[in-house]
Amino acid sequence: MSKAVSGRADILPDLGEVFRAHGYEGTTLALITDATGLGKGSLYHFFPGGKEQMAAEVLAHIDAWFTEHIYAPLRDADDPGAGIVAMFDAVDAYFRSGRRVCLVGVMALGASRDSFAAQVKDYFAAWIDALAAALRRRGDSNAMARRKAEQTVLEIQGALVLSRALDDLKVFARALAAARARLNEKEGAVSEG
Amino acid sequence: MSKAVSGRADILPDLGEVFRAHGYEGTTLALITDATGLGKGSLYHFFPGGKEQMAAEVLAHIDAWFTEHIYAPLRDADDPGAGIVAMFDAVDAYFRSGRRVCLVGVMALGASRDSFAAQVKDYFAAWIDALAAALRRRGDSNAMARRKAEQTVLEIQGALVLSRALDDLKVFARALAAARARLNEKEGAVSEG
DNA sequence: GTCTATAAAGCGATAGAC
DNA sequence: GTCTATCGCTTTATAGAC
Repeated sequence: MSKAVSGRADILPDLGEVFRAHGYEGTTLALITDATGLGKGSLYHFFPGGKEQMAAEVLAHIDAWFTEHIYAPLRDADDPGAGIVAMFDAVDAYFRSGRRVCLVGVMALGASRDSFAAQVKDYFAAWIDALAAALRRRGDSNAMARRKAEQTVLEIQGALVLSRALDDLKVFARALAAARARLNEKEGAVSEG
Repeated sequence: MSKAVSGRADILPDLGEVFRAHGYEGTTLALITDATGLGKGSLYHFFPGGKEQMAAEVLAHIDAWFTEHIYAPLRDADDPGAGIVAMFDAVDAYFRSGRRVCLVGVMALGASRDSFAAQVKDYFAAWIDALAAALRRRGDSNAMARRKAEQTVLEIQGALVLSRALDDLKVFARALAAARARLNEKEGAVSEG
């Protein structure tokens, strides 16, 4: 599919879909050309660092999206509960109810993790921090907030894996609904470890 | 590292570690030669179907291991609770407390899933079925058993992703302990979805 | 069964015309 | 900025000697 793009930032979403679908190693310049309509000349003009730079910028783009649409509301919303509700809605929309996979999770599992370890780590650490901050503001202790936040992010990742493995979107829907409900309970929603 | 191997079944574990570490697309015959000590001649003698056959046989080998060490005890142990305890011990040992990644999960996320979709699906479906059977035998309703089983498998996968992303084995340990404890509770351990 | 040699294709990346 | 042509290398896979 070819597409009229003007700036290089415009192609980052398309680029992201290619990496998402094929992984870092599985992504080739030919696939990127197919998805973006840009030849090698243009691609190397925009990204002199080649494939590695493309992936790094895609990860940065994703991180910026999550910061704006998920982490910031979790931290800054007047009502922390509203930030949490907004997070689940945004997660469901972003991952298309389980149709879309988490590129950062894919990178974390693959060998490419070594090259992007810092970005992968920061993404998940920031997510857990932001969610824990909201839970703390809502009344949880520091330790309890962190435990619940870690468990919630973990479940979202597991839901994406299992939903795709079983080819069953209902798995993702159930897991997201369960995590949402659990965060609305008052006590000990996440068992001791 | 070279290694004296006689039969082709002997190299499946080494082969599995290569796929685990590099993913399907990232695995090359050169890497396999390094890990097994076998040249292309031997590799194609054992696996005429090449890389795809190697991956398929590795997945079958993993499935056989889980069937014997995890699914069978869950289904057949006199005490279903003992089968569940044994499952968590085996999972912790198999994934080396989070150091090792789940190859089937890696395959599920990647583009290679298309080629191995049936094997990936069967692995997770069998796991959930076996765990649900144990929970049912222990007194849970059919629906509750299935919900808890799905949630538990999902959390193990999520723990592997997050533990590796954060490069923190304690994440895996906490998640496994929490899932273990939750299955020992009597009521509503998994929230409604 | 294992080796070396090699084929044929695809890879990331570069150069230079326009 | 985009194109074509091309380099140098790696890839999967095969052939044939031993």
